[in-house]
Amino acid sequence: MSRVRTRPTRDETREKLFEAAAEVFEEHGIGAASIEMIAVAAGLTRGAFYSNFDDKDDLIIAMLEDHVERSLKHHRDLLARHRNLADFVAALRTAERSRHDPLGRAPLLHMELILFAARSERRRPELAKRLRARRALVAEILAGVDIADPAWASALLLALEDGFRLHRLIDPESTPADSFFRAVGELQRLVGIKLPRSS
Amino acid sequence: MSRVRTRPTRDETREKLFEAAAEVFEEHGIGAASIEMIAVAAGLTRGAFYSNFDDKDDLIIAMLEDHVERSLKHHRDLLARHRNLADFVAALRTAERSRHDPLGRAPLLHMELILFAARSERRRPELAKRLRARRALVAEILAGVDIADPAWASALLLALEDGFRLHRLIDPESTPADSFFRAVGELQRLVGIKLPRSS
DNA sequence: GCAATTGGATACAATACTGTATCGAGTTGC
DNA sequence: GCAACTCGATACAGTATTGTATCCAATTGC
Repeated sequence: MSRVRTRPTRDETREKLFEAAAEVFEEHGIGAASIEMIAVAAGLTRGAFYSNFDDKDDLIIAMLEDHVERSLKHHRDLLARHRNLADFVAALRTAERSRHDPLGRAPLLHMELILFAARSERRRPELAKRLRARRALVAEILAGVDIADPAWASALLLALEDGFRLHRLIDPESTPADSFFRAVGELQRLVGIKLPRSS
Repeated sequence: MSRVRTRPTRDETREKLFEAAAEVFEEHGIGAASIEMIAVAAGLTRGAFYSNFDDKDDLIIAMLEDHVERSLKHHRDLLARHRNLADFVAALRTAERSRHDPLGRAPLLHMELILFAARSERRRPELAKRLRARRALVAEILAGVDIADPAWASALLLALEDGFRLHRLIDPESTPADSFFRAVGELQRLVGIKLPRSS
């Protein structure tokens, strides 16, 4: 075997295409993105693309699976490290949305993906899985707290979070970045949560 | 002048194109929609389209303006008719999201439009205007109620609403249609709102 | 009513995009 | 170290999409 690898591995190429696709989708939207744009953004040609994926749909589904997998893992780690509400909220606040996951970074892309998934019965379950995992995580944390229905509270919190994220997309000026956390703080006070001892 | 009009007016044609575009965008997404698709869906040819709009961007901006205008009007009417919280929530629950506005109907299209607007500095203000109007409306209603910061509560409520709407797109099974209203009811109880006399 | 104008259809040229087939350099198995 | 294989580049054919130019019927002004 040669000392230095001159040809990139398959995984490296796929990763490059993921990254490039994320950028292009973020900027132009999924529908308006052409295979060529993605390939060029990755510093490759369409040949490389078609050698790795059947078509745009195939690429996105692969991205989605990859994203959901990482996301679940990320959530499990987070749960393992912060087993109470205060810690968890603090962790969320600083969490730089898993920088290693191209799909986890950009809110625009995130929404784009949701629309893409929502449009097809076939690919929706993948994102639904992730939504349920997020809810389960929050519910699990909420379970250690004196609250009536953790599952429902969890769904509510995540809706609130994504809602603010959406509004921030539309009008950042009028919706500050910490809106969600402010709301969480107030809700906490409102229901008079007694935080469990910190780990 | 002839008794029966055989050629449609300009406004009729534009309206038909709006409707058709809304359908096509809803189904395929803005980026993936071609001018031809839209024209055909409207029962016209591309000639008619180009006679009315410069390009897709121009069409969407016109739709957006039209939508925002109707939306503001709709909100003003709603406010005039239901001047207290209970009435307003009830009205919202039944409001068939202004059936005359192609953009007001479909949640997928709604999100699609948000992404489109968010992507361009130039067209974002139009949607931001609408978001602020929605908030102002709710805040105004909330003002008649014993609540600390109506503006903020209003932003929170709308974030919650749109968040649930988003999650319903991803996973309708696990997020019932009345999630938002359930949440509103619980929040009402939580803050112990005293409803003002009904109108 | 008739001339000027308008609105949409049709025809056309140019470009963009897709997907396949083929080639050659790089890599791996033995 | 060589034969088989793999991966990405290049070339190509077919199709889709765009935008313009032109034409004709419907409408409007006078």
